Amino acid sequence: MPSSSKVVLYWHRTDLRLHDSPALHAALALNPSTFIPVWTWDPHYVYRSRVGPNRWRFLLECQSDLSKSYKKLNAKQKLWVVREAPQTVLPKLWEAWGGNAFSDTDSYARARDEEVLQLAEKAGVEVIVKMGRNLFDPDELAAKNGGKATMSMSQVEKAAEKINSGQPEKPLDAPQSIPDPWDWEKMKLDNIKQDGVEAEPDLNADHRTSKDKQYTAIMGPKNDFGVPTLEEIGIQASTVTTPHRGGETEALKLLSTSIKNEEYIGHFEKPKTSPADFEPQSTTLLSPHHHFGTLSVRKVWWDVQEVLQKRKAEKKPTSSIPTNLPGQLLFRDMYFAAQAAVGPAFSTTYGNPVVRLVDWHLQSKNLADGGSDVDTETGDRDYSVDSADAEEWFIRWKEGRTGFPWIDALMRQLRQEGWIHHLGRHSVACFLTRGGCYVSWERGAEVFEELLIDHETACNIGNWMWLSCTAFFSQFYRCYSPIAFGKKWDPEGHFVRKYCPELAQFDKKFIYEPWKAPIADQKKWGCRVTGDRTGSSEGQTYPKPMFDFDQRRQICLDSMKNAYDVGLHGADEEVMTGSWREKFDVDEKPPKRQKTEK
DNA sequence: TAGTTGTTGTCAGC
DNA sequence: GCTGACAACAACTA
Repeated sequence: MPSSSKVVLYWHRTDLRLHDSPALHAALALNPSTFIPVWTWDPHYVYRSRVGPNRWRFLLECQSDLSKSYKKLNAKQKLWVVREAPQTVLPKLWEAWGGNAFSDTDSYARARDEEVLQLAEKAGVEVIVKMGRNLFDPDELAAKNGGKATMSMSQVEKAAEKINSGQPEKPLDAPQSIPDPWDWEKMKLDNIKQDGVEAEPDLNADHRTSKDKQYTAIMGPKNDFGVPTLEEIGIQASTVTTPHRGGETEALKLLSTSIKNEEYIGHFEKPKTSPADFEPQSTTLLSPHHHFGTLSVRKVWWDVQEVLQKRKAEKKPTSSIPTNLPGQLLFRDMYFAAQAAVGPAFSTTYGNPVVRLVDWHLQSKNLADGGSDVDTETGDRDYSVDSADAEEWFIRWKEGRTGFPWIDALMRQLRQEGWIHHLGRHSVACFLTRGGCYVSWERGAEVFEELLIDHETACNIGNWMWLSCTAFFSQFYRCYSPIAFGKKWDPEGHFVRKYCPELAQFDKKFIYEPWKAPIADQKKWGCRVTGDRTGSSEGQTYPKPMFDFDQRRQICLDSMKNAYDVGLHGADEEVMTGSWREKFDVDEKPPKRQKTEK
C-alpha cells in the first residue's frame, strides 16, 4: 500500500509507453497514493496540425494500447484523455484534487510547455521533467558542440563523447504496478462543452466526414475520458489506408523480431538497404514508434549493441557508425540537437542562420519579396506562386502523377501507407527541389508532415535541408535520376507495378520510361501514355513525363551553382527584409559551364 | 595550401 | 560488378 497521500498527475506527451520512461519512473518513485496518467488533447490540435488520416489512427492506436497496458497493471486505471488545452485544463485539475506533484517528459521545451511549467510553479505544484525522447539530451548535445547546431555526424560523435563517453543511458524497465487513479466521479468535473474552439481554419478539412465538429466536450462523448475514436475527431475511417499499426505492444514486437535476426542487425548498412523492397521492407519500420514514443530509442540502441558486441567478440563482420543501426539513431539526435540550437526558426528558411537561401519556386510567403507576386486567387496559400508551371509540377508530385513511374510509385506509397524508405524520400525530395522542379523544400516538408506516420519535425526538416543542399549536405551535383535510381534497385520494376498498377503489364524495358514504349505495346499492355490526364475513352492511362528531366537537371544544377555563389542564409539581413531577390537578379543568367570547350 | 572525407549519384566502358 | 570521369561543395587534417 502507498505510504503517502501524494497525488501525481503524469502528463503523457511524446512517450506513449511504459518501458524506459525516466519521467514515469521518477513519478512512481514518489510512491503516490493517487496516480493519474493523462493526455491533454487541445481540440485545436485536431484542426491546426497538418496530420493525415493514417497518422491520426496511428496516434489513437498508441493511446488505446497504452490505456490497455495501464489497465493490465491496475484494473481501475487507463489513459485519461482530457479534451482541453493543457494551459487551461491542467491548472483546473490541480485545483480540483489538490495535486502536489506533477511529472512530465520531453526534451525540447516549446513555448507552450514553458507556459505550463510556469503555471505549475505558480500553483505550487512540484514539477519533474525528464528527458526520454533521445539518446542524448538535445540541448546538452548542442552545448557540447559549442552551442552550435550539430551539422555533421563527426560533430555529433565528438559531442556525445563528451557527455557519457558516447554511451546513452541504459533503458529502464516498465513498472510492475500502478497506484489507483482519482475518483473522478466525485470531482464535479462536468463534461462541459468547450467554448471558444475555433474550428477554422481546418487544415484537415479534406479528411473530415462533415463540418459538424463533435470534438468539444472535455470528457469525451461517453463521459469517461476515453481514447477518442476517429469519428470523434471527425476523420473518415475509410480514408485510413496504412497497414502500419501503432502501440507499444506492436513496437516491442517489431523490435524483438528485428533483434532476433542477428545477421540483419550485424550487417545493417542503411545505404545498402533497398528503397524498392516491400512486403517486407528492407528497414525496421521502427521510426513511427520513436515518433510517438511507443518505443524508446535507448532500448533500441542497447538491444542492438548487445548483438553487435556479441558479433564482434565472435569476430563476425559488423557494420559501424554512421551506416549501422546505432548510426541511424545518432542522425536522429543530430537533427534534434540542431533544432535545439537554432530554435523555432529551424523549421523555416526565414530567420534560420544554418540554412542556405536558394531562389526556389513557390517560396514561403515570408520569403517572397513583399508578396507582390502573390496571385490573389491563390491568396490562401502559404506560398508565393511565382510560376504556374512549378505549381503544377508541385501538385503533380504531391499526387503521384508526374509521369515518372519511380517518383509516382513512391509518392503513392507515401499517401497510402504513410511510410516510404529513406532512400525513396531522398529520391522524391531531390526531384522536387534541386533535381527537377526547383520548388522550395518547405513545400515538400509540408506534404511529408501531413502524410508520414513517422513525421518528426526535426528529422523531416533536417532531411529536406539535406536533400535540397541547403544545410547538412552541399554536393548538389550528385543528383538522383528518377529513372536510373529506381532501375538500380529494382530492374524488374516490381515496386512500380505495385504502386502504379496501371503500368503492371509493361515490359521491364519501359517500366521506368513508359512514354518510350511503342503505341502498339501500350495498347497491348492495357495502358496508354497520354498527355490527357482525364481521358478515359482509351481505358487506362498514365501521364507523359511533366518535363524533360535532363533539361531540368541542367537548369537546376546551374541555378544551384548560382545560389551557392550568392551565398545568402536564412537569417541574413537581405532575407529578413525581402531584398534578397536582387542578388539573384543581378547576374540574370547563371554562368555557363565551360566543359564544352574542352 | 593541398589533400581527404563526407551514410546513400550517374553514366560509359570494360 | 567494378572503375573512373563527370563537376566540383564544405569541413577537416596535415
